[in-house]
Amino acid sequence: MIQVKLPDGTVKEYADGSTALDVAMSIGERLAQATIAAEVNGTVVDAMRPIDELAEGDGPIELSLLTTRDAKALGVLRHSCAHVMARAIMRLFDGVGLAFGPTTGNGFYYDFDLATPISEDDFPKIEAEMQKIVKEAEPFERFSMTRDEAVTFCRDLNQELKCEHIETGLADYDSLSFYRQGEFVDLCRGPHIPDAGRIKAFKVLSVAGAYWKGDASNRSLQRVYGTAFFSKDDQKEYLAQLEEAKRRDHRVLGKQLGLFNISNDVGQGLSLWLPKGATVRALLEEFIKKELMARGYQPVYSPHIGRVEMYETSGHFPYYRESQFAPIFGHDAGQLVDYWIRRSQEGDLSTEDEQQIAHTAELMGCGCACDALKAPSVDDKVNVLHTWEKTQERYLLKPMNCPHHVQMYKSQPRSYRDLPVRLAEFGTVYRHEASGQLNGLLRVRGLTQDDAHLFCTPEQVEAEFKDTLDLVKFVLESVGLDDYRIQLSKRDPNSDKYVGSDELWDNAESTLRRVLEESGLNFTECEGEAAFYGPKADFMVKDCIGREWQLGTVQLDYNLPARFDLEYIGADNKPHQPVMIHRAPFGSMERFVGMLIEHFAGAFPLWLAPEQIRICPVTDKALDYAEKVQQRFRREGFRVTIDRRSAKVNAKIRDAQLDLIPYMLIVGPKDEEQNAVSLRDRIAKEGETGGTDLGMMPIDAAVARLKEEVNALRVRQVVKSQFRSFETTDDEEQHEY
RNA sequence: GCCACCGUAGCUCAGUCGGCAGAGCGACGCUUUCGUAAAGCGUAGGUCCUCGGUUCAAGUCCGAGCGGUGGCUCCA
Repeated sequence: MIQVKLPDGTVKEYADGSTALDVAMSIGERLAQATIAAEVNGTVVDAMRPIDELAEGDGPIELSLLTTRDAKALGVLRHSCAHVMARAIMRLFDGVGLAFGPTTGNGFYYDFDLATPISEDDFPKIEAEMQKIVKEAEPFERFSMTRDEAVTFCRDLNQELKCEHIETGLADYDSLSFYRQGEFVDLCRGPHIPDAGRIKAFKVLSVAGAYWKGDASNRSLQRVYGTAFFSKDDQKEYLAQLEEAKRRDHRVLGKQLGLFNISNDVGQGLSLWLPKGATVRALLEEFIKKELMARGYQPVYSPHIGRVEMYETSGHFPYYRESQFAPIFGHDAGQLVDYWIRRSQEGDLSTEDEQQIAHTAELMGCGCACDALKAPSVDDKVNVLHTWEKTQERYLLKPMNCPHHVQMYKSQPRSYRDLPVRLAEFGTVYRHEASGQLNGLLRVRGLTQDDAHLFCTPEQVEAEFKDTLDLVKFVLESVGLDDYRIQLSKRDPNSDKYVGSDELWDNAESTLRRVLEESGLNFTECEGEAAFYGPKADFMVKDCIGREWQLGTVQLDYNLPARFDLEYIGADNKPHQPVMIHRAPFGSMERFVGMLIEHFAGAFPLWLAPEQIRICPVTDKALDYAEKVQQRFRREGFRVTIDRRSAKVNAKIRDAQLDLIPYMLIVGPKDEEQNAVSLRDRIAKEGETGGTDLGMMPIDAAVARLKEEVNALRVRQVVKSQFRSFETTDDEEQHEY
């Protein structure tokens, strides 16, 4: 007999080998029907699995039944649905290799190694096959075998990737579990739903490429995404919310509201800020400039290009070469010589090709080409070419502002009394992001950071870091962005991409952690996400469909000061090295405004709205008075337009409402008589839709009311997205499947 | 960059089997002069992404390129 303790505290006895389903049945048949899985001693397991397999010690086994109402059960359902999809695809295609098939926040995917491309056109037949499997409602049966047996078993099934995974990823496990459903068998940790009939709604959503184990050097797989629910209504609701979420996409709203434009005629990833978008940006810049002045920052400006040597010193070049625009060479042959150097270093240049390159370089006026060709070794050749290169001018479109600011720090001797020095600039940088990464304003190739670099003594680091964190928080709060996550991005101790000693890194990381802890902010730590020069505290925000993006960042840097030999004279009259803090509260203006558009669903608060007020004359006869009202509001500093169409006032109101204008002024003869306006608020009263008629009031009263709202930077409404994406389980867990 | 899909009027989109290029909204004109979410009528607007191929004939079929979307990888 086994003792089972239920969540309400009661302890009952059951026969050995009883399953959660048996327990459910003993309580009631309807409960048994609703039971999807169980949680035994805190682990989610199959409802059909004997409970005593999971007993720990002598005490009663803690059991809670997971029914269709539990979020954890939904995860189990979706993973089982991934198996159903894989089974369907194996029936429809030959030679399907199975990789991983985990759940995600909103559904599941399964990766397949399959030569035939799966396209969206295949979805209906995949879904039809899945429907058959669901209808058959066969059970998921669990069984285990030893590692050796498992490898042989998978090899017999022609499941190479599973074999590889057993031998590498699962090397620590002696016994491995499999699940069988009809003819389909898969290495899988589980758990699963009792039978496929529990899947009441599912949909194959998309197909994409993915790399085996997430490594771009591995073979590429086809990843098919889908989702599943316990009821058709739930799925319908989810899909509707997803559609709704896409309507607040900043690219859609940016076009609709005339905020920005990205045109191929200008270039991929190069944004054009149209007047309305530029107004939002300018207001944000003005807002933060004021705050920076108050916090002791000094404005600086730097050019858009800088010598390559400077970025070699900083380490940005050639480390990030692949994601930078090619250098600008002062000499015609510069690019060619550069290419020659790289190919020589790679060692795959044929003699014939090299002679051709040398000849062309010579022709273009590169005096060293002959010498380089005659050099006895690759090193010597590269040396000759490098020496020549360095006598030529080479510029880089700046990928970061820090080297420029470092040079400003260096432009004069510094005393400890001068520190901290805080240099701030809206610095525009250019990065050659791979084309597949570009995404509206959220990922662009030319971006402006609200950047600043703080140079301080080691003793000042904590206070300065704390102040910058406070600044980022202040900035986000002022626009009502409270749904963010803070991530402490640390180095990956097993990687060599970072500069500086382990001691410096440990020191920097623990300083960041300490200040974050002291500030009482919630944060998670993440290895391998640091910048190459130092750890960061990143502020992460989700876009309309739940993808996470980094906005604000505060970075601690002991390395660039060393690389550039920065110093200040201390109280001891000896030189010391300052510490640098890089920080950008918005991150970039592009990404921040992009996120802000989605945050507000295009409906900016009054202080940020590009068009704050629209005057809607009741008839053309009221146009003259409308002009007078516009003049007055303009003089008071408002951005105000007049709808001059001869349409009915209802139509004008409707359009202003759809254009998300915060306030409308309805003006007609009645208003003119009393030197008044009729104010309409875009925001509806609680529980109503549409806007609110605030009634007729003297112009002065309307001006005062709106001025107060602007000056307070009031955020009256953030249209909450109905769409929620769920946290995904971490990778390690996913790969257990 | 990789995989899949997509590219038609300013916007959103339809276009069947290869056979005259379409709708709604917007813009413009005329009529209407209206008080809190859409007045009526009319007009203009096209390199069907680009280049090449197949064909009597290509928006439609084929190839290449450019661009976009979703995902992967990357992200100073």
